[in-house]
Amino acid sequence: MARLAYFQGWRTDQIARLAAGAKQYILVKNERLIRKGDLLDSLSVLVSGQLRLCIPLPGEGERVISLVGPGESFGESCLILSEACPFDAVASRQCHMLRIDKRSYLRELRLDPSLTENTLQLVSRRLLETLRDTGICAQRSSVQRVSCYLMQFRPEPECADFQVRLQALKRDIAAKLGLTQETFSRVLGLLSQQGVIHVDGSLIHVADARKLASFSPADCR
Amino acid sequence: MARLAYFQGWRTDQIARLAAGAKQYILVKNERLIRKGDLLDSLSVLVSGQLRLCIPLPGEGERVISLVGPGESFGESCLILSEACPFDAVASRQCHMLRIDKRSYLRELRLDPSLTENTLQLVSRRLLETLRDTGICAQRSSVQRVSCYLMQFRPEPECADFQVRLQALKRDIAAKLGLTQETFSRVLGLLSQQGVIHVDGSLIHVADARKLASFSPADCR
DNA sequence: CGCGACTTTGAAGTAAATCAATGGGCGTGG
DNA sequence: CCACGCCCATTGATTTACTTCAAAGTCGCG
Repeated sequence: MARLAYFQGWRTDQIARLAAGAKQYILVKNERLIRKGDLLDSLSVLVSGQLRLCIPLPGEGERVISLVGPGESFGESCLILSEACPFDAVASRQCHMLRIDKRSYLRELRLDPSLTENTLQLVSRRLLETLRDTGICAQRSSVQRVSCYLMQFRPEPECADFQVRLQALKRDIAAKLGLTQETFSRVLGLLSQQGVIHVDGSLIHVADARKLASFSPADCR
Repeated sequence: MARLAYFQGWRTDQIARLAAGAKQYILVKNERLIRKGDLLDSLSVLVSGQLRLCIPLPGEGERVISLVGPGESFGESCLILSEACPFDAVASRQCHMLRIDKRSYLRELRLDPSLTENTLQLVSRRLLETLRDTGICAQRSSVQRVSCYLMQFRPEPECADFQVRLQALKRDIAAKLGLTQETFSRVLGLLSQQGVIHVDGSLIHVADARKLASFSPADCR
């Protein structure tokens, strides 16, 4: 546990106590760990694999809120407020999970102000990420959304040329952008055709970041 | 200051120290307090009036993220992380504001763990609100979005009949739902026509909550 | 080598944006 | 007290971009 990114900043005795109320388990691909509206009794930390947090839409389909990778967690805000979970959590592939008892988690938090501080930063970061995603999805056209999405991976402003490795299926990326996979695919095709990007599977080479930026609002980083 | 909702849970000496680094001022209607990308050097608390937090879209238009009312604040997460503000803040009408120096704010937070805890709850609540809004905006049709929006004001599950006072201009509500004001107006007209709601200016009477719910996913509360 | 999952491509349909003009309410000023 | 003007909301006509449905194409893996 101590090796997981999530527990950087925790003392070993704290981790040890958490471990007492922790369980490990495996999720098979497409297994649904949490349903929207569930009351959580534990914090989930991902050891390996990937899962998506998403909002189910009426009649097949979903909107992806977040893609969770190894060392990341989710559910803090629900535990802190004892509120129902506002999203589904689904394994995008086989996952190795850690489930930490709510009571133990909240107790450690209460006992050590510096952990509360860390968590405050974590939740703040997540809020800002969510707001950024909102900004992307609010873009009117599909080209603008994809452009914004890619531009956020630009390593530094004014960098003209960079690569992006899509960290999930295109289907899921599309659902995160509020698009269908068909539309996403077409946009990538269009941008390729114009020579702005080159697509090779899940690897996207942004060849002309200036031009790509011209499709999206100035304030996209 | 001590009367403001925001400072419930603060001790008088803490408030007094904050007051030392605080300024009051007035915003006229449509005045833009913050632009997306600004670095904040203070926490803003609203004494009276209303302002909207929104993301500017290319070529006129914006997406409203949040409507801030008296006693509410914004900007905590940016201050905590020293990140650029991801939204504009615009006065929807004349506002009486309080601006609290960043350094003083963070110092009080650091000195009193219970304040950190309060703030953690505040930011968590805001994250969950934002996710709920994301869920609403992710709905495919305009009727579903409006239905979800109205349903969240249902005082209790299974309540068949209730009223909603729109707390902002319909234009701004529409922008919060990711719709144009025209579409929003049309949807309200449609629902009125079907006898599901009655609209009287900014007062909306939901006459048949069951039927309204049938337009939106089951998990909308 | 063949199957299943993911993606791409094509054609058609539709819902919402856009453009434009009218209508209504409120405050201001005559 | 009435009249004008402004802002907001509504209504209508048109356009367009995205979704949807369908099928073919790729890729990786057993």
